[in-house]
Amino acid sequence: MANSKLRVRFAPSPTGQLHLGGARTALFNWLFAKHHNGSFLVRIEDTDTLRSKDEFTHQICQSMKWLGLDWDDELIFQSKRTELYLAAIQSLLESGQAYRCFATKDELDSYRSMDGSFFYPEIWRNRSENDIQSELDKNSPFTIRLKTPKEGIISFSDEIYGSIKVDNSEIDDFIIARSDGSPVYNLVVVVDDNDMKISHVIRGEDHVANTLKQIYIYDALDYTIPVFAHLPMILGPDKKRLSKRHGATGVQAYQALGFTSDALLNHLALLGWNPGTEQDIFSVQDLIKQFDIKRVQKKSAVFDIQKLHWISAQHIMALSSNSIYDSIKQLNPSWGDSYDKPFLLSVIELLKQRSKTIVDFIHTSHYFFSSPTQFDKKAMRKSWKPETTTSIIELLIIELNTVLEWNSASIEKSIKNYAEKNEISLGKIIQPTRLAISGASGGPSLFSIMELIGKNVCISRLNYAITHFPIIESDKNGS
RNA sequence: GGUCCGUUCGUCUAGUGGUUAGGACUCCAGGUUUUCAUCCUGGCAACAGGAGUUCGAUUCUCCUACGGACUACCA
Repeated sequence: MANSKLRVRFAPSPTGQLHLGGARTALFNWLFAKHHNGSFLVRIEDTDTLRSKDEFTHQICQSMKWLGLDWDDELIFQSKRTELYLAAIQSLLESGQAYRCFATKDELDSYRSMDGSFFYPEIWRNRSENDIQSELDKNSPFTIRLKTPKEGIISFSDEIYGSIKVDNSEIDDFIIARSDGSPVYNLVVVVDDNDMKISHVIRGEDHVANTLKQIYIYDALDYTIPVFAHLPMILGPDKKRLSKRHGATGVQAYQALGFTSDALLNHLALLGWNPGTEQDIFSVQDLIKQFDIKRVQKKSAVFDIQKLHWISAQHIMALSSNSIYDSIKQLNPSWGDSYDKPFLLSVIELLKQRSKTIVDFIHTSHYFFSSPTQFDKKAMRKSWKPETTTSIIELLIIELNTVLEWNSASIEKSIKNYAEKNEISLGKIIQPTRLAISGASGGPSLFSIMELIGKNVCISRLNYAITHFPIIESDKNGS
């Protein structure tokens, strides 16, 4: 039965594109919601007017759609909800749980450098009405700070980390409204999560300190405190938090690299979570069915591109040629343009087992569409001996010309017959033929390639090789 | 500096008061294959260190070390 009360949200700030860490946070929220039949909302945290950009909001949404992380309801923009925050701040001020602080930034800096502490010296925490009024009369700018408790401890129970406790004295009277009156992150988040009736706040581990502060606000505003779950970080190979320094970190980059969204999701899910079985390839449905926030790791995980490649290859092998076709076309609409779909599906079928990404199909399929222009030099030197190979291939062409029904079985039969008849080892025929036809030393079954590209094309490529290969070879020697 | 969090093969991880500490990726060696890839078989490789509790600790406790996060009128 639907659990209509369970509501989670993903709250990116549009100051950059969706990166891997954000994508995983979104994924875990989404999986949690789907698993429990709850709601998954997206809120754009654009209160930093300087750094927030619409184009990033757009990019983030695009990436989420590509990943298939669909959200419920309309997008919520914090920048459009200012009255809500201002009302909360006002009530905090009126109830005496927040106060005006007229200290300037420079003033605070000098305090901090004086005693080397990082704390707010509480200079305006307990001022007389007169002091405050006189600054107000002077029109002095002020921030608004939360009057936080200083005795005892604050604690909460995290779904992943367990109980987290900190001394109240450790936490500053932090700012909830800037001197221009605008509300600050910690306040805004609490007001929104409350207003949106968020039941579970699932976010990165970098937020645990914020959670403590936010709990003060929940208490001061008399809101119900949601359940918190903090996700471990995703690290780069240097064990530092994943960032631009590590190169491709945006979801879009992985899309461009040719990973399918399911493969990326699979890998992201395994970064910090596993079902306790030995399964490592998951469909999205598998993930939804098996996801359990209690099994999320406490330890941060290093992102491993090699494993992603392997997972991707596994997904591709399991995919239908038709859906691979769609993915290729999405990435490169002009791929195999002048060929009909059944032909392209056959190409995909042949390449499927040796492709780790969608771009691999694009990169390794040229010779199905046009004659190779590049030939593997090393392979040529190894398998094309002008003295013997040329005549072998000449005779092979004659042999192939007699093949009436052009399919891989008959081609194979014909070539094997020819080899046997003339006591030539198969390799001496097949390797140069493969090189002439595909330009490479490896690839799918030669007979299948030949069937697909057709008799005439095969023979013309072989003819080209006979006349050009020795020259190419001597060119190479000469240079 | 302070606070919080973490520490099992290089990486992702399973796991238990008594196990030959399991799997996956990578890498290496074989096999299969016309080639490449797949696939199969095998191999390398880990409980950060020190105390304590205990008959027995990788597992429980404490300390140390190391790593990370946070410590803004950013979010």
